[in-house]
Amino acid sequence: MSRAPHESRTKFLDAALLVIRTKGYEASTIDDICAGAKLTKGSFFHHFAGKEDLAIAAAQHFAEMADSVFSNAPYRLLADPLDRLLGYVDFRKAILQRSLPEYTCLLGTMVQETYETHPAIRHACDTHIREHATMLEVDIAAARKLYSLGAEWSAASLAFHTQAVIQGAFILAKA
Amino acid sequence: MSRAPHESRTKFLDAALLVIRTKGYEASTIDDICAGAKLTKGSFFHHFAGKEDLAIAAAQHFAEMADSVFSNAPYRLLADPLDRLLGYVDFRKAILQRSLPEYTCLLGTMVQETYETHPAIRHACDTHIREHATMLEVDIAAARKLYSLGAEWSAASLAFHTQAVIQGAFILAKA
DNA sequence: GACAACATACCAACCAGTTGGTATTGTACT
DNA sequence: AGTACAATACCAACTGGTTGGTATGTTGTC
Repeated sequence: MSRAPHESRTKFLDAALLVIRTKGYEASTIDDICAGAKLTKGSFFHHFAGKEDLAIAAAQHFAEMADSVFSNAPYRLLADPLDRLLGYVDFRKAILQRSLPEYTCLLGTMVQETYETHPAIRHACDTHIREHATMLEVDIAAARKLYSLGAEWSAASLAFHTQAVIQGAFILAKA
Repeated sequence: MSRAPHESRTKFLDAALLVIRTKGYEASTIDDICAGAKLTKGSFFHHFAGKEDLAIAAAQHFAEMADSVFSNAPYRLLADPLDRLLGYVDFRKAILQRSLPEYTCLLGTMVQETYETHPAIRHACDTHIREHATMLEVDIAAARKLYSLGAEWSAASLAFHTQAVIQGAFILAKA
């Protein structure tokens, strides 16, 4: 948790994002990521304790990037919470124009492979997915209050459902 | 495509289902699967050309098992197609009582890791997911005709949406 | 010169796939 | 039925290449 996130460290994380999102966690070798970052293993092990450490750091890096992208998206400025929700969906649709490894979710990809074998990674993915869902949940709760909708569903459950649809869509897109 | 699917071959496939669904494709070693099937590598390479061949065979094996489970489920006997659809959802909910590697979808798990690196596996997963979706699509189309619903959505798109929700739910469950 | 940042060379463990051989089963002929 | 032969099913030991990780530098900067 150093205050100055060194440039090389960021290079490793960016490379990890790309490689892991295309090949998955286990198939991604440290050498792959070094090659992607155009640095060597010596440097890698200077910045990270090991592969698992990198994965957790990459998960956080991904979450921070995603958070900043969605926080700064134009739709965020809309006053009505329902408009913000619809804006969220439209925004996600717009992102889909890019290539698969660019819009795919690192967290969903990694947790599939590691949920049993690497509890620490699983936990990190879980935390960050929840964070993102909470962002949605706030708007959903506000929209429901504003339009005084019935209570057949909870804001939290709809937020999770939204995430499920997105994650599932990524899988179908890959297939 | 031998006429007699030898018992040992089935043992390997069953072991592969369990191991791959818990650890993912890349992390599953051939030795793991041999241990699970209580057979040796020699036998393995007698029945399969290699790891990729096993994966494709396992995908088909999984699809066949799933197909038989859903085809023989009691809800299939319902006359109304809408009832069958609701029955499908209830049936899926019932399956969720079991442990994660028992209800998780092998196809979704594998395609995540292999969509770029192993086109043959990707293709097999794609085919079998589509097959399953088609089963749903038939009922959806029939239900829509019976209740003469509007055309804002197509039967195929709703079928795919259903699969997306299910696949996504598996990911969230793992996290 | 001390320390962070990076590089090179290396190692032990592991893993997909091979080899060479042994049971087991089927089958053809007498 | 019983023997000879062949194909199938299976096994234990090995191999060559890969991978995560380490040991040992070298360079730049305060």
